[in-house]
Amino acid sequence: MADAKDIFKKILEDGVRTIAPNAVVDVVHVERPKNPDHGDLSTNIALQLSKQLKLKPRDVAEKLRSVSTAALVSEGLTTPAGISIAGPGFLNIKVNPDFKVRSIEQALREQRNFGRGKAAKVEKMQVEFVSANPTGPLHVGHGRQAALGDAIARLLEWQGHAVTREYYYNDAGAQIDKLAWSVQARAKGIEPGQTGWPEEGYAGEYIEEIAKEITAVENLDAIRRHAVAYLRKEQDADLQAFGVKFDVYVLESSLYSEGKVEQAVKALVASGKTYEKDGALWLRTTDFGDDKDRVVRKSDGSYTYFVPDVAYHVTKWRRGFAKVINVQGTDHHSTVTRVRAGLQALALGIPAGYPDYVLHSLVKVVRGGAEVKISKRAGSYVTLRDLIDWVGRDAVRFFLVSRKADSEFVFDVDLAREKSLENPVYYVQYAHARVCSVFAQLGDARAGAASLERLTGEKELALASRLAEFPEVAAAAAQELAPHAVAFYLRELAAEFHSYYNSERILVDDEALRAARLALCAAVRHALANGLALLGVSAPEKM
RNA sequence: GCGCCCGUAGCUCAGCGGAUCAGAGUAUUGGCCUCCGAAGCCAAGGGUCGUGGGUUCGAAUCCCGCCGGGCGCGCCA
Repeated sequence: MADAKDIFKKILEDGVRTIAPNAVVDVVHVERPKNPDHGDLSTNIALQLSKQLKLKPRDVAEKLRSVSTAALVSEGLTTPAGISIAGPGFLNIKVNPDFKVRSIEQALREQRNFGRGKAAKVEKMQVEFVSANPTGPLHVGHGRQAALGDAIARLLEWQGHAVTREYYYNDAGAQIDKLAWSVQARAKGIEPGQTGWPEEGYAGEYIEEIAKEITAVENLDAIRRHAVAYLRKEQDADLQAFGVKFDVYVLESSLYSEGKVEQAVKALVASGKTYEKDGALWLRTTDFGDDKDRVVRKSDGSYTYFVPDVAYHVTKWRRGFAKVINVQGTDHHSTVTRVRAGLQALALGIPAGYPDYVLHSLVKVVRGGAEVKISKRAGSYVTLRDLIDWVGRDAVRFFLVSRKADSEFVFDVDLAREKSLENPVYYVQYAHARVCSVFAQLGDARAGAASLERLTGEKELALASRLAEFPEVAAAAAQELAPHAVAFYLRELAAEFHSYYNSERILVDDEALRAARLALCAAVRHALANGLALLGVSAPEKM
């Protein structure tokens, strides 16, 4: 069922074609004005057309009104009196109450699927995120990636796509060697900074824990395997505590062992885009927008990380992912151009913008008014586990996802710990619990058949209208890869519910009215629960 | 120096394919529980949207310069 906004839009588009068959209009913008004096739906199309038609905006609006009124009324959307022209030429309409209330019926019918989108074409998509190397516990930046990546995956699934969550890590590089040396040194009783401690070794407490389990101090290979396994297990446990699961793990070493790296190099050479210089093999990435060309094979014969990166993305393409989203910190932004350039050089028919990236700024953790930079366990950084321990999984998830990815984010631990008014997570969850408690109080009393036309109050109609926005908010958030839009929507929905709840009694004696109000409450509950689920946050029935 | 991102209320941040876009939360102040959960509601004060230009009938939003902040600029990953 198309909602009021879509219908309004379509009628306007027809209207534009009638009054101005030759006008060039990309889209008719319809918005929901914040100011109720401006009606429920509004468009500025007359202002946009006025120049092309060489008419005053208000005159254009008049024409549009005269050709559209019949359709708007016959669709039941509004009444002739509900259509107005305001300001410089806005066309505003007031939506009929019985139309507003349709979102309630929809929510009650669809329940857990309320808000779900129906993609025109179901596509295979992949979100790669976290992808931390097993050299230490996950830090807060990984936490932001986990929260973002999982929410984005959920949003895409919600639109009907087949989404794979993938984790890529390097289990064999120089960083891993450093890890092994650090553990070995520790096992020999050498402390960070002392003679014999590896340069840029890992100094966190976890190194000591791993070292304690080491028996054969001289077997570096065994130490490496043990340390990697240990940290992988710890990272998995952290992610599990965070409620994030992955479908596929890819090891960088497998790209070498399966010959994918060799193949990529051969293909790059075959593309004619490479050249030899200073004993190294270079790729002309500048042909694809990079600042400078990149080394493919170093003069010592080994490959730069750039090659496995490209080889890895070729496998993504070959596995049939039409859309691939990589969630990373902004410190990786230089790889965006590089990876895309590498893929373009191969001329495999991969689109120029493949893969997509969502880059997030780093998270600053503040506690007690001061920045927290270290943790005992990891040494030089705050861990995701720290955050979960301090404020709980739901608060961490909601906080980390409630800001635009590219804005720097100050995570105020004290604020997130606050189980009260200042904490937006509890605000939304509380609204959900409140609805549930109303139903809990109902006991044996039957809700009865709902006659939604009994909902006539300004606040309940506003709430119903807000409900109708949920599907489009979710769709837009998926389109923009921007879960924060859902977080903001949920706060607004919760606020309107709290406001309504305080002004009207739900369980009134009038049975029909009570049933109608309960229907509204149940619908709100579905929107809150579904929205929270999109962010990976629980919707408790009691708090 | 070059590239990308960011600069909106005391604080944390939405809005940024132009108009109906000066917003939310928090903090401050004052109200609301004999009544479905006060983890809530209602109200007030608070901003030249970093700055200077430009485009436009109209700019927080688009373009350019400048200032301030973040990140990147390895034959490291």
